[in-house]
Amino acid sequence: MLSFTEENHLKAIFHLSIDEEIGVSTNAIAQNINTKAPSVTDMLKKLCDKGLVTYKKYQGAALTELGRKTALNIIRKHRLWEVFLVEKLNFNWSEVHEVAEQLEHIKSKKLTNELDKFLGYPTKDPHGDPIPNTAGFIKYTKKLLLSDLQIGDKGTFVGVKDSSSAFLKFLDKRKIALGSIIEILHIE
Amino acid sequence: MLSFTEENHLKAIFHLSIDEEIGVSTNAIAQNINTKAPSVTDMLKKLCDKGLVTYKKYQGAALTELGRKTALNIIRKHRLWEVFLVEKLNFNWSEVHEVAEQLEHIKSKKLTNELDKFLGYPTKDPHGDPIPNTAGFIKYTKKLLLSDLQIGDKGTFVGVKDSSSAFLKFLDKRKIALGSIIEILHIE
DNA sequence: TCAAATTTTTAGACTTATCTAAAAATATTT
DNA sequence: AAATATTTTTAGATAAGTCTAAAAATTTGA
Repeated sequence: MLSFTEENHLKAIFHLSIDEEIGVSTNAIAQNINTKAPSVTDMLKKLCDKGLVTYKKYQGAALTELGRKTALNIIRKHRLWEVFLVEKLNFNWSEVHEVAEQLEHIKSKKLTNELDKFLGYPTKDPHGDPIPNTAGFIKYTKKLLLSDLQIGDKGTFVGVKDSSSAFLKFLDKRKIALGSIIEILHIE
Repeated sequence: MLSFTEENHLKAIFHLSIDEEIGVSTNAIAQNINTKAPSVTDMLKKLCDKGLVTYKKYQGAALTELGRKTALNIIRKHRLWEVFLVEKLNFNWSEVHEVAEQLEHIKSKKLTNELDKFLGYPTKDPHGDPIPNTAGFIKYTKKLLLSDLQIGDKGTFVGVKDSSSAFLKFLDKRKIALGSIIEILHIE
């Protein structure tokens, strides 16, 4: 049974290794989960012993297949809870993270799978990020910037990178909200 | 911010002090939360320092008003989650406890109150135990044994004390299920 | 009431997760 | 390529929670 701290390290390594060829650095992990480098070094040794991470001194860390599965399961739970909070409990998009950080550590396979069913097997969380399935399979969807699209392109609006009020007003004026299916008709 | 361990001690003291005049004994607490007496002694000192418990060496412990409110808030969360698990996620009555033991420690007032609203402000958990409100007020309902009722008595069937299969069959045969409103017509 | 049994506390050890400061290794830059 | 800067690890300390064994206090009961 993994501790919260162990789970948080796995999650951090997962997020930091998106298209990274080399190992994730100790400092990067420390920064990501708000701790200090020596704590991370200790944890990497432990996770290595447990077969969740490959780690060699001064070379950074990477997830093993088991570690990856484990990380994806935590992310699955995090994102399912986010959907629950927004869709059923009137949370805002921006309030969910802190609570989901707690809920993601609840250990019960039945809970996760029943929650998934209850929510109608959602494929994306409220931020537009994909929800991994039980097997740890994740369906990536390319996220493109509105500004990079061409006339004729179609897609679903899943999030904002630029949250300036000017841009949010721009979206509002055109009735573009989260989940809107959009097609580029002309470029302004 | 209280740790899980601190919260579990408060809950244990609460449950063990139902109509207890004297302080709750160290051993009773230890047994209740599956730990050893010396650990409990240490924790009682700490909770006493924090103003959640009154404790004098060799005299057992009792909750202060603050401790009681805190314990009731944890129990509120526990019971709301139990309702959620049974009513929305197809858990059996008997499976909910372990998961609710985890969920009760999630810290978010908004989460608890929105969950309460989402569930339609239930007053009892699936075991028939009352759910405290935000203020820590709990509406006790006397629970009577079926065998102590008289002809003409009315009530709601909220749980079983005797879970022998013979008794469960007895209930089944008469279509008495959890939540059934019953009236004693004759005594067998 | 006082000796025996029980309960509770103290003392000391161990584990996990943290940190700071200093040493070691790696990277950078001139 | 040598000196400097950065990163990472080691060493050692601290805090929380746990345990066992032994000492102290309380309770029981003869």
